[in-house]
Amino acid sequence: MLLFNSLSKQKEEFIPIEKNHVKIYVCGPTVYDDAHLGHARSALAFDLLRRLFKTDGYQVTFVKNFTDIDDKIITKMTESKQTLEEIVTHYITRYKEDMHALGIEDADIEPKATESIEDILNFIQHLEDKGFAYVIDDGVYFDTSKDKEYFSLSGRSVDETQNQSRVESNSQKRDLKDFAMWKFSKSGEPAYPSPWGKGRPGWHIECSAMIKKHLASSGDYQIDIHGGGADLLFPHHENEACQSRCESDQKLARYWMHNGFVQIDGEKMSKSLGNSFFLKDALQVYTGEVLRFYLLSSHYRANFNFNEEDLLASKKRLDKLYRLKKRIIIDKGSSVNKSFKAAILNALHDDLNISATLAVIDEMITDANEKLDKEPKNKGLKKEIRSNITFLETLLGIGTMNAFAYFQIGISEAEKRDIETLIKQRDIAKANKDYAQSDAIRDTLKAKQIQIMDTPEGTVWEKIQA
RNA sequence: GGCGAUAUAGCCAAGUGGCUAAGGCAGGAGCCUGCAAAGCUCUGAUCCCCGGUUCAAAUCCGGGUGUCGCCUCCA
Repeated sequence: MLLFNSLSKQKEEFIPIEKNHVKIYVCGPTVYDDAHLGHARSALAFDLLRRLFKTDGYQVTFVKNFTDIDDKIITKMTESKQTLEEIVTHYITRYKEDMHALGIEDADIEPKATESIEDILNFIQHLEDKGFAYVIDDGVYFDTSKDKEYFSLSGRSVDETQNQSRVESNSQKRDLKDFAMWKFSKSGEPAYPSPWGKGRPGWHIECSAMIKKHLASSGDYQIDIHGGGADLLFPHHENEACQSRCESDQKLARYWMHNGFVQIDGEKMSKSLGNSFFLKDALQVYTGEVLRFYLLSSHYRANFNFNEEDLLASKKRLDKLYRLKKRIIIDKGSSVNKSFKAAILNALHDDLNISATLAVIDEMITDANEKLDKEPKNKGLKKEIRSNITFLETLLGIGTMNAFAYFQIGISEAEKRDIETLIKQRDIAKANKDYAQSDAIRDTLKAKQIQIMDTPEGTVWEKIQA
């Protein structure tokens, strides 16, 4: 398998630290607000990676943290008059609900910063003992000048950040790029005791400490893959890598993977621009699977320009899979077509080439439809198609619904009865060759966004979504 | 200001030196159908511009232009 490593800026063959075992750590959200499309994109990228490794037979240990103590959460506390506990519990629950709706499973381990304070403090202590830390008025800082390999991940040069940053240097920091590992608390802020004074962890330290606690191997590298959004490459991941390298004399991760951003109308989606698109809002309009398929349908490293037109085009592509599924109502499959499976895996093994993967799927669908047109009763054929779809369900998390239910989402039971009644009336009219009447009924249904289709098995219907 | 991505048909999007440049959506024609829908078949691109390397470039190199991102909390 080839993976694009942000460290080397090229695709590299994946070689696990431990045979048949992959250790992945992905930076999770700071839980101070509902999850947006960007969170989903990142989660989906690594969900796909995780599923692929499992399909390949690896044991996967997948860790995703929740940052549950942070300046933004404190701001939220002030605004909402809620406790830290109330806020983070609420948003962690909400995050998981939204992710589950997209077919994203929980990580194997989901550490929280506030539950890792002891590990964080030990980590800082060790760095101080080794001479990498210094204390100033507002916290304990990492002295980046002591790390010769600083910038090795992001590929920046020392010079370029000097006096170029838009951030004003506030403090007694020895160097602009030094960063806080522990922030002293002001009165009223949540605080934990520490050898240096009451406070809270800096942003970067939790990941380093959690990886050490939950995943670290003992060799050259602590873990196989470290992932997150492209924005985290610098400074977040640079700082994590730096801390862990200096603390342990090991490298943090062998492969660094960064997903591209979701844009709305060509602009970055962000809080500060006020164009955040929350998953909960998108899920009001589209099913989780439709959103999953859409957000998964372009390469994880490319920026993703979210818009409704493309989403509907993507949904039509997913519809084709479900229409095929409707044609092969059958209990059990046989086995996946070998060349189909190989083509899918071959595409995904090339740094998750999802476009090539989807092309293989579309070709399978066309081929299957063609064969079913010729041999509608061929059971062996249906079993193989069934197996092929099951393979996709597990690997990609798509096609998992009942094929009829998929096309009838949002229709109440009462509406369904009405539709069925009209269809029966139309069947009678058709039998009597009263086509004026049967067409009138079809038009009535169409006006209600219901498309009917006559098949050898009888008349079926779908909700039109466009 | 510094750094880094990216530019492929109306739209989305693969493809990194060599047969006719994947696939999907939209559009057009046909088959099927009482008519539709679905499905199937057929149908579309000198790959941003200019130079260069090469027998051969969308693909490599140089320059230009556009778009986007990072350097600040961010997925």
